[in-house]
Amino acid sequence: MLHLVQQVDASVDAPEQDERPTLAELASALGLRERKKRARREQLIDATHRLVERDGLDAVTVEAICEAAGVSVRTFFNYFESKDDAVLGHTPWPLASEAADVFAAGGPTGHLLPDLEHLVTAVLDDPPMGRSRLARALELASREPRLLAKHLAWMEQHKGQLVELVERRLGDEPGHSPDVVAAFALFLTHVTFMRWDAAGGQGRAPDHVASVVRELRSLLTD
Amino acid sequence: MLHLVQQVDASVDAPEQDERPTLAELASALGLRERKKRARREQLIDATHRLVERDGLDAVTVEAICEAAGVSVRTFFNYFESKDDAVLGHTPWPLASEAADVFAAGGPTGHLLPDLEHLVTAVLDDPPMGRSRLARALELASREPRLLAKHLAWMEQHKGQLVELVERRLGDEPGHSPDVVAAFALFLTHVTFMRWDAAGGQGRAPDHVASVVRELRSLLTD
DNA sequence: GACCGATTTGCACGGGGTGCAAAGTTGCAC
DNA sequence: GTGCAACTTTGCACCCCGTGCAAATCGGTC
Repeated sequence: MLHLVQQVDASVDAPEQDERPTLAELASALGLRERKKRARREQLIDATHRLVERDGLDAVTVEAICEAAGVSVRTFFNYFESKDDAVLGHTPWPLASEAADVFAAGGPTGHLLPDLEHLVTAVLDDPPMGRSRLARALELASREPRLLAKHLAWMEQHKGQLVELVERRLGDEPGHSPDVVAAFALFLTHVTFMRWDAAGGQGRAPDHVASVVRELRSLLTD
Repeated sequence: MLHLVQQVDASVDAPEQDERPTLAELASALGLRERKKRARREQLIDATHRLVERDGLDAVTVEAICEAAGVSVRTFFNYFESKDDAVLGHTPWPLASEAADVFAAGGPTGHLLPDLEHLVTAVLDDPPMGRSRLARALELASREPRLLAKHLAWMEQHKGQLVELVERRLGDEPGHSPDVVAAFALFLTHVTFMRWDAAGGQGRAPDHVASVVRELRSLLTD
């Protein structure tokens, strides 16, 4: 089977050191089916990254990616809706998390801005994939306008949920318009992401939240 | 010629009342060639809007649009790079305007935030097409995620120029990081645009800038 | 090993988008 | 108005993206 060869190849080529579980128990507890599925997904993302980095998004065909990953084209589209999605590796956002509930309930500090920072931090701290893969995805996205578009659209897609969350938090007597607060939260997330990427994708993304907020505050109140 | 019939058709169907020049002199000064070109472009945008409004973006084929506009498919792609672009009618941004120079030079008030407001106002006041067409484009964009993505990407594309502009303004001793200021300007533009659209696309878009800034300030400093 | 459900694959197809060269228009000079 | 140069439109061939469908293959289980 070519698959196994390619699989090994991929993990050697781009070792991820930050899979949270790391326990062999979990790996086997998941079952071969699930493990294979995840492996294929990462394998496809890695192959896509490698080729796009080398040749550019438009010069890479899905066929080429599949050839590199040892998978049929049809299978590729079982995993991703489009070629672009394979670069970004987008996954539903964990907006329904514990941190979200805390925020909606008025916590953790009781002040809107710091609590927004906490929320953004929590979201950024729960990345949809390994850091190095994520960094590569953002790296490519900031080069290829079409990818950046997809990324922004993906964030914007969650705006509805975010507005809802803010409305829960603000209650009947807003004082702020939920639209603007939600848009600001997305903005904050985006800028922080870009900062993290510009800093080489090292360390935790949320480390940049505070400095971005500080800059914005001074801009708004100089 | 079917073209002429369709052309009349289009202008009756969607009368634009805010073409700035309006002078017959200018129209003829432009020459038949240029006038025809612009007419076709608007004709295609209008046909696209009509069909997409009725059937949705994905259900409308370029072929159908061209049939409705009385133009060959190949010609469509002489005017727009993609079907999506025909909805949005994007055009290079007038960032190299007088207002931009004033901003870069430190004016008009000498305070960064108000001057940013002026800049955004100037940009929003110089729309790439008639107001009603623009409103329809934004309307559709806020419904179709893919279009919103394109729109955001289009704005993001100008970030480079904007950063440069901010750098000119701030000089050697920034005090603010140009990246964040530029990103903020884009954000402000976007939110204001959405406000304007949500308000029905009536009146001048820049009328909403001040209130958005006020809200953001109170959010950042409560 | 035999069965069920999940996954992969090949195939056919429609639509988006481009390069090219032929045909048609426009602008201009005489 | 004739003729020419520049520009635009068009048809055509072509490649790639993405999907529906049904057959084959694989994983888990008894």
